[in-house]
Amino acid sequence: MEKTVYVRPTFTKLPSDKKERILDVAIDEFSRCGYDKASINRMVGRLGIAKGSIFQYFGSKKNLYFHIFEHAVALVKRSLKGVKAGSEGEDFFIRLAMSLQAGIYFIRRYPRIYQIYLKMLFQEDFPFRADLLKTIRLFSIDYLRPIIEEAVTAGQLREDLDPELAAFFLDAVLDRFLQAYCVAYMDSGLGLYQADEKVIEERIQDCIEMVRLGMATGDSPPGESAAKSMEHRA
Amino acid sequence: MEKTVYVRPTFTKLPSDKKERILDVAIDEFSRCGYDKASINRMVGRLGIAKGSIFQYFGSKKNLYFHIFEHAVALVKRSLKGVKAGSEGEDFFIRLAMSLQAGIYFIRRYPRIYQIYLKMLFQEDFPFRADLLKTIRLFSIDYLRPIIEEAVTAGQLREDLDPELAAFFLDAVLDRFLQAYCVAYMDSGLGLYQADEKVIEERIQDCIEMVRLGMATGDSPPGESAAKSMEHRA
DNA sequence: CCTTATGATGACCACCTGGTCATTTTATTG
DNA sequence: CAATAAAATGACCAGGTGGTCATCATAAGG
Repeated sequence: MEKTVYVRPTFTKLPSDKKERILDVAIDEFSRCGYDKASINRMVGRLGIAKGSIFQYFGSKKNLYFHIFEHAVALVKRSLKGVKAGSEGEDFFIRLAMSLQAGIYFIRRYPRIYQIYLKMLFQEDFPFRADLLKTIRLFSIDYLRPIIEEAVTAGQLREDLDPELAAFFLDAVLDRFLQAYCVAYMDSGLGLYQADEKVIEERIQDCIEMVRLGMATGDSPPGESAAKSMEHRA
Repeated sequence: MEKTVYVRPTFTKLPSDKKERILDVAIDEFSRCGYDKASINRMVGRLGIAKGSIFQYFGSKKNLYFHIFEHAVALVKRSLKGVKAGSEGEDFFIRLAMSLQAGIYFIRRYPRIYQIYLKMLFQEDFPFRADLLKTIRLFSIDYLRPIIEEAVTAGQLREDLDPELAAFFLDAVLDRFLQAYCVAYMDSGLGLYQADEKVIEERIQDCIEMVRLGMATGDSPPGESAAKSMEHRA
């Protein structure tokens, strides 16, 4: 997926402001409608250029989409690299919170990129969806796992923790957090949808705390609860 | 959404085997292609009936979809009711495991239903998606929350646990588990995709255990770790 | 200034979509 | 059996799609 070029020289030679305008409109269309319902006619209508030009630039709708996707992946990678470097040496749960916060920042800056990702997630019939997903899902494998393993050796996480399971688990929670932030009705009434900075920050802390400590009462394994008489509050 | 009828008497009067065949093909088409790409032409082709008949039965593509969706929601509700009743009185984490296991069973029995749900999840432009999602997302609100609250009063969960947060959290993990089971590349290398009963059962236990105990070492709150010298193994 | 190469254009193509409806077939009733 | 009601049919419609390409405009080079 890396080496392939989805763009023709005719497009490359274009003045960069025109290139940006074209990509901007295309990203907007794809993020709003998803791949299938996105319309080239509508794009060229908004751009005020001829339909043929788009095909001269990209060859096909698919190539246009892939070019944008590649661009998006590059942005994500850069963002992740930034957080990883910027949180080096910190406590694991701090790093986690920073990663989640960075996800929110990313979505705030590039709202339409995440939409494009979500819209293709479950369209299996999608051409090359497997490749695209593999590329994007490096998150949990390339990003989270090393951090987890470091934290285990640093004694911040249980010694017997299964890194793969932990990566899956965190990926689930973090991804859903982002989904809840930018898609309605995914927040189980937590009020995450398009929430402002303050709320997000609090909820991130709450979530991370839950990841840290789990849900069970402090003392009791599976069996009967011995915490009945513990009536301390606050 | 409950009272509305998406089906015309002409369809109701049909012999039930024909009705089932039609719904079966329609469910298949929708689950494979999603709403937009699903083709009425293809359905009637496979069914060997006239296109007009479908519109005589349902009036529109949307109605056909809604009828199926309603059917699906009923199935889910029934399944949930079953687990809830069948796990009454059990320990919270047992109930959790049973719920997740029931989700897997459900997907095994009705693989295409879950696909239909996934395919509409992030298509915001979808007509009435809000209503459909509200109906389906009752899971975390109507199903999980009462169970959580019971468990808090029973002393199985932290006293200071925020039920809304817990519901969100569990919904995230459980839903992702199901997604990983039936969609490729969502399992972060855990091997959940179309895994067999044995693997699933183990992984459910692992996940629930992680929900129970969290990830941190047993003793240390945020600050420095005091577990460095604890070199017990296994 | 003319020639040649390159880019922009939009009419046009085949194809497919959801939906309609006059017509025919089948079932019901007197 | 005839008359009527109900259901099945598929040709047909308008509208949209991604994609093509002959034609025209512009730029480059001699």
